[in-house]
Amino acid sequence: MNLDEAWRILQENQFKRTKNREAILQFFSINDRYLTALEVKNFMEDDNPGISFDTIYRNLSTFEELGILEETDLNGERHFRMQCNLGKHHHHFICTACGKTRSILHCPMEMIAVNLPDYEIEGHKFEIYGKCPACIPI
Amino acid sequence: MNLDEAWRILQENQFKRTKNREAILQFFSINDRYLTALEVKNFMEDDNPGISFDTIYRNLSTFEELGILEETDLNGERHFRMQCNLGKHHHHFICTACGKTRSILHCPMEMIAVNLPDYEIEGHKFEIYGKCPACIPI
DNA sequence: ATATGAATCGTAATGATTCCTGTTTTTTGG
DNA sequence: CCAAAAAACAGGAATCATTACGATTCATAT
Repeated sequence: MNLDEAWRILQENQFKRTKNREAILQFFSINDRYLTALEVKNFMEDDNPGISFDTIYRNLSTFEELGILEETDLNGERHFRMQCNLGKHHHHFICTACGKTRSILHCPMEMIAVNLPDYEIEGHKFEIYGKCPACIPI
Repeated sequence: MNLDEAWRILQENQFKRTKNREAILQFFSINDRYLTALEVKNFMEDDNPGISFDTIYRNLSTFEELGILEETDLNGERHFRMQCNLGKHHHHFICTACGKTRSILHCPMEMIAVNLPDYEIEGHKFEIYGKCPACIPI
């Protein structure tokens, strides 16, 4: 997902172009990993010292609903990252040191769903945690 | 995991047999699903109105570390359930209505790990959410 | 039965997230 | 360009889950 695409989606849904949204989207576009609301706030305070969590969470939720951001819970905290535009369903390896992710294209769900007739599947979560090559101590 | 086995593990690790621990373990042994600290507290207050969250969380964490309970985050809240004694690694389908679970024996990790050489895998989470047959409206 | 450390209680503190209200900003149309 | 309406925002209070802490009680080995 790039900035132009994000703004197109926002515009299509009648969301206004504000400084705060520009800052949030810019932050995610230059950080290809899961980020917390606090990290977003710290970044935004450079330009807007009075930014409130209300604004940040409201926009993060909006972006997630529009498919601009992806969200996941890590250690009980909400984390967000720019939506990957792989064009297909996928999962992530998440580095526990630097937070960077690596896409996992293989999804095991079809194989699993076969064994769950009579169940109504609403969703699933598949994440792998560890250290990426750059973060493994020599 | 049954009560005897849980007490054996606790004893082996020099943990004392207290009323609170008995109540907590009993609650999990009769509820085969993921439960929150609050649900545990509500149950325990029948016998012990003054039970504190400190006691509950401390014991839940202890039980988890000893492998007596399994833990997962659902909607940013810690949930616990009695450790399944299937003898082998597995995952869960979790009903979003009643909380009951169904074990998924197939684990996709071996297949995935092959595609992640140079990565140091520490863990993974694979959960499926939906409605179990009993909770699907007719 | 008693000593000792573990476990607990009661409550306060914390941290993430949400809610509320009045104000500001963006957009739109005259 | 200017004004009105709606959306977005700031600031702070409130909430919720969880953790921390000092004082007290309890479990168990001797």
